[in-house]
Amino acid sequence: MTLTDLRYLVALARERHFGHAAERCNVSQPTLSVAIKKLEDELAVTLFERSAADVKITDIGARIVAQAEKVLLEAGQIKELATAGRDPLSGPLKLGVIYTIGPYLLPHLIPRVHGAAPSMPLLIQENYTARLAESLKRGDLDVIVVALPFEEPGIVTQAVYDEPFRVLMPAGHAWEADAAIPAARLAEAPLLLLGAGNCFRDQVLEVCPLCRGGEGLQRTLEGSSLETIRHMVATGAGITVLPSSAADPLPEGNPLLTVRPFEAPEPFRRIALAWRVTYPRSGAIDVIRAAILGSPLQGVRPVTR
Amino acid sequence: MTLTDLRYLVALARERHFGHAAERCNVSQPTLSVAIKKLEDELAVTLFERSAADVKITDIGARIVAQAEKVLLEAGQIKELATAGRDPLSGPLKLGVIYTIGPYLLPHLIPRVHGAAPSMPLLIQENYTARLAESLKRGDLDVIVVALPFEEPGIVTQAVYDEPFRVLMPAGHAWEADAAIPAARLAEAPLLLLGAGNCFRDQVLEVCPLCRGGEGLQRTLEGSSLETIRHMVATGAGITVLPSSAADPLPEGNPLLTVRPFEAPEPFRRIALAWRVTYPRSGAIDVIRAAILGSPLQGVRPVTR
DNA sequence: GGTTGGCAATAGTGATTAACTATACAACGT
DNA sequence: ACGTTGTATAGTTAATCACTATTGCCAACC
Repeated sequence: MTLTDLRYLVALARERHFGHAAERCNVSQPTLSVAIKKLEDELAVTLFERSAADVKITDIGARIVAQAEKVLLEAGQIKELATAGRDPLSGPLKLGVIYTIGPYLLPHLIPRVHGAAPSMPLLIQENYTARLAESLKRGDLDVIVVALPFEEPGIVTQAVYDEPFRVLMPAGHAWEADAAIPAARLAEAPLLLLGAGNCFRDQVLEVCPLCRGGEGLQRTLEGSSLETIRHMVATGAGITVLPSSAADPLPEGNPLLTVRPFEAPEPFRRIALAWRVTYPRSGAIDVIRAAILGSPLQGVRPVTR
Repeated sequence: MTLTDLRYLVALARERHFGHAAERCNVSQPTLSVAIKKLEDELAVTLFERSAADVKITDIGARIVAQAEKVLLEAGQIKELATAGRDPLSGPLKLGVIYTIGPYLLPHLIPRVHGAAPSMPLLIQENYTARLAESLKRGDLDVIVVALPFEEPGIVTQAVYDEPFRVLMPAGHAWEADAAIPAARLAEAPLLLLGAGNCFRDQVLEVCPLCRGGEGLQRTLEGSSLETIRHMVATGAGITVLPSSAADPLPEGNPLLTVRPFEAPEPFRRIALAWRVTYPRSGAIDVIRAAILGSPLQGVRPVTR
């Protein structure tokens, strides 16, 4: 029993004439005859009474035809679904973002994606890189925004932008006089850091060779989010390092804080998109990338590769 | 897209492993691989993300699988219907009976059919032979009970029983003294006949050669049914001829009527079943025939052929 | 009563498809 | 680097599907 057979069946039920039904199905009369006979043999029931005068459908035949029509209808829905789902910009996209990007990127990203792909709602999760990677590999996420380096088997990455680091200090801090801060000087001050697990924490520690030793860390305090740390800095608890997208937008609005760039070579992080090599909706990823690059993130430099 | 393809599709969706899914479908892994790929090409969507680690279903793939399951379910219903309908004794049987048999046969027939084929309800129509023949050919009826001769293209008949004719007269009638009535004598009395269209009317007229001429009919009156005529006879309006099944059951219960057989050769009518040659439920017809023969119809002789 | 005409069934053939086995290829993990 | 696991591809065979041509069957018609 094939879908073609069922199509022949309903055509014959409608036309009550093998020749006409065959014509309507664009096949020859014997083709349809044989197919119907095959169906009858397979089901072991007589579906039609053939006589010279006309073709009559049997009682059981009528019921089976009705069911066949239902099958064909449902099968047609498959094509409909496929057509509707063919557009990579249709259907929800599960997006993961690390904690140190989400709050600054998403407010810009979401309306842009919605504008570019109105029928692609975003399902967003913020988490640590490691957790995002897990979800991505499991298929719980489709695309993630993370900082490089990021290497996972089966996962491809595409750098999107570079983002310089900034030094954030309380207003009136001694370093306020300097236009740019040398990275090594971070070791001198109580440095507020994110908790373990945040990749940005490690990146900051990379910046200052002196901080890297175990003793250096004795001078640091830990906060749970960049926002928390910013508040702590404002109260004079210490200084910190922020990515420019988190640091630059605020000094105007906050008299308690001062932001300074690093001296060259400016430390920075490279932000990338990552997805499974097998992920088929590359068009959706393009939209995300374009939306990120279109977002007004302070101080970032697009990576044109 | 075939039903087989859809079976492969749902198997893969369940197993998430080409090899296992293929095994479950009793085909080789390449067979299933190719089928899925063919489906994806045909629908122009990616249904699964293949990677070394595992097989992930895409968003659209999941929706299509759900729909495929629905299709397969409905298709399975077709087989169910066929199995249920395979029994010729299941499903209603449309039975036609001529007016001069119905009232005497049906009360016996119906419980017997119901006993032999409980899931075969009878849809019964009483009518003239000509009308029954029309309905039978159109397919509005499946089987009819008629008197022979009955010849129609595409229709086969099977004699079931012979039924002798009886003379019905008012109690105290002059012929009451005779044990049997010669057919020719019918011309002497006012003969009550059914209206035109009833085959039994014509059969009665055949019995008596003298009645056949135009003049003979002047002695007749017409009634609308055998029961009506019987009442008319009881009032002394004339005599009539009845089939034995209509005549024999009653004399005990009705002191106003007398029944006498004909002299040999006893006139009789041959009752038969008729159906379209193409009608597939021969088992149902056998049941009807058996039920008729099992009915206690007075005076009838089964036709064993 | 033979004949004709319409229609479905069958025969026979070719093309397509679906299945197999064997093997290549890709990606991880040791 | 190599082995393992798992999917894709190649190549072949068998089955199926669809075609044309023809037969067979009724019923209708002359």
